Amino acid sequence: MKNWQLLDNSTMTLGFLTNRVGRLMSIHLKAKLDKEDFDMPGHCIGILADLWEKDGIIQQDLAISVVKDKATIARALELMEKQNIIVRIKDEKDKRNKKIFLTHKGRQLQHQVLSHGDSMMGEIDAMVSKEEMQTCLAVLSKVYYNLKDKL
Amino acid sequence: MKNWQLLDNSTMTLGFLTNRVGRLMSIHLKAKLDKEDFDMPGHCIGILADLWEKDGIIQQDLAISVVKDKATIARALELMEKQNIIVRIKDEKDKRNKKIFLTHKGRQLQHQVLSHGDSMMGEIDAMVSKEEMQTCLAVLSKVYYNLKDKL
DNA sequence: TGCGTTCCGTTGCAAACGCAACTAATTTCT
DNA sequence: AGAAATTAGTTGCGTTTGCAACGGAACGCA
Repeated sequence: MKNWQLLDNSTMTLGFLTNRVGRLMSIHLKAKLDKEDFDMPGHCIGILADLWEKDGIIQQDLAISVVKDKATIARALELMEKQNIIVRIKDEKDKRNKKIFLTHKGRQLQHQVLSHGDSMMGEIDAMVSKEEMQTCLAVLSKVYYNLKDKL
Repeated sequence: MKNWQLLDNSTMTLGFLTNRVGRLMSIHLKAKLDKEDFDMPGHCIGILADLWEKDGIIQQDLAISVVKDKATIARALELMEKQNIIVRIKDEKDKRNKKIFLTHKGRQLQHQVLSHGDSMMGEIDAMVSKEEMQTCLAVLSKVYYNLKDKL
């Protein structure tokens, strides 16, 4: 339980914890979605998270934001386009770019995914206060934006 | 920057953030280790983190702790044994189990990895107070142990 | 204008992963 | 004690991933 405290290096601890918690939350979310018919591979959800905020983003920016290789993103988007979740439109201003837009179906998935997040939330904030969670998210955000810029 | 706040569901945000921060920290750590000669694949470091605390653990418990499939763990350990980082010793009390022990070389790697964590730490706690980091780690620990039990 | 550089997206390939099926060892139940 | 159920570890297979190499498009500077 507090074995983590034995590691005096909190950055190292943060690294291991975020990796494990990230995998755990993905597993739990996927399990909830599998109970319904959710016709999309789980590894695409991270991409959707970005599109829900900024529609029209290009693949390269998506790769940086999601922290995955641009090839991985390209293949995931190819899959999502086949399933009519997104469309890829060539930018006529700069023909190197492809802008990504959600379809109606893609926007509908947001409600479905977020509702499952709510149910997981219920289990979690029984043990963590709102202020603590807020602080945790703030710290993670700072680390996220800082390390992302240093790539 | 505060686009994350737009998502009113903080659990969902926590899920995406932990995944991304986890990947970012792995990438940065790996980059630092690559500059030296670190003769071990990066995906094994998460396993080492556990062994530094509890030597003699069996593979199955390692899989639960690291949040990876037991087959994945088995293959990683096979690799680590070939590189003389760990040894796998059959438990004579319960012959189904194999206990994992660090070799001298395995324990040496700890210092090397932790020192790089320190340097990453320097960059991070310039922007996050000790109390905030402590709160963040406490929240992640609670989520970790809670979700792990529900698998 | 032209050449070199940089940037975005795609493809090939090998590494890492999870799932399912299997073997062997132990525990549980009758 | 013996059969059934459970548990740990291994192996096969398809999926997901990152890295490197490539091609087309845009930019910079002479």
